[in-house]
Amino acid sequence: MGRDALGEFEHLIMLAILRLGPEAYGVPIIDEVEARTGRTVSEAAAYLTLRRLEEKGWIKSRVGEPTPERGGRAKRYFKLLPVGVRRLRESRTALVQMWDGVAAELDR
Amino acid sequence: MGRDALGEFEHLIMLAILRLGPEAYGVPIIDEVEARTGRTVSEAAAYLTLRRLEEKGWIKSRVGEPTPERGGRAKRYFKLLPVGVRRLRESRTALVQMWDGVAAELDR
DNA sequence: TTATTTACTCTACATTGTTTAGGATATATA
DNA sequence: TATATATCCTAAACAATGTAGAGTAAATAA
Repeated sequence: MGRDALGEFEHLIMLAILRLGPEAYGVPIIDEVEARTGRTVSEAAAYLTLRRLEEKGWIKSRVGEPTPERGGRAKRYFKLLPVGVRRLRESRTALVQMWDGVAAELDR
Repeated sequence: MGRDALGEFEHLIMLAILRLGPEAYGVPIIDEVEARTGRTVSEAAAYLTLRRLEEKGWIKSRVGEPTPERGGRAKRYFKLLPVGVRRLRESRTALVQMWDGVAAELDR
C-alpha cells in the first residue's frame, strides 16, 4: 500500500479520537465507534490500529495517572497531530467527491 | 478481516461503477477515480480489486463486443449487485455518523 | 507480417484488519 | 498481606486489502 494509505478502520478510529477530545483513550474510543457505526470492535484491533497510527506519525499518545476507581491501570490518551488531521481531511474529500450526486441514488 | 469488510479503495471503485452506469469498464473506472480523488490508480490495482469485488458477490461483469477503433480488445463491463449497493450504503452510513458534528472542525 | 493501440492479467509483496489469548497495574476485602 | 476482581493494554499469528512491475490478448493499420 502507498506510504500514506488510510484504511476504513483507521479512519473511524481517528474520527473517534477527534470526537472525544481530551477524553480519548482506548475504552471510550472503542465505545464511540461501536455506538455510532453499530459494528463490533475488538480491543486488540483498536489498540493495534492506534499503535500503527502513532508509528505513522498521525496521532500521539501519553500515559495518564491511574484513577482512584475499583480497578485501574493507567490510561493511554491519544490526540491527532496536524499531519493526521490533514490526512483525514484528504480521505474525506476523496469520498465526498465520489459520492457527489450519487448519494441519493444509493438510498433508493 | 471480517467477512464483509470494505476497504477504502474498494469503496472508491464501487462508487466509480455506480457513477459510470452502463459505461463502467476498466479504463473509465480508473479515470473516474483519478479525476475525482486526485490520486493515481495503477491498472493492476484496479483490475485486481474489481475481480475481488466480483468474487465477493458485490459486483458482476460481462464481456462486451470489441469496438471498431484503432486497437481494441473487448471491454469487460461491471455493474453493482443489490448486495453491493447495500454494503456501500452501510459503509457510507458508518462514516457519516462518525463525521456528524466534526466535519466543520476538520476543515479549520 | 509486423507494428501499434486498447484492454486486461500474473506474480510477488507490503500494508491494514481480525482473532485468540494473555499480561500489567491498580483497588477491595478477608 | 494474600487473594480476588476491575480496568486497560499487549503479543502473535493469520486473513484480507492495496500496490507495483512486467507481461499477455485481441483488435486495426500499414
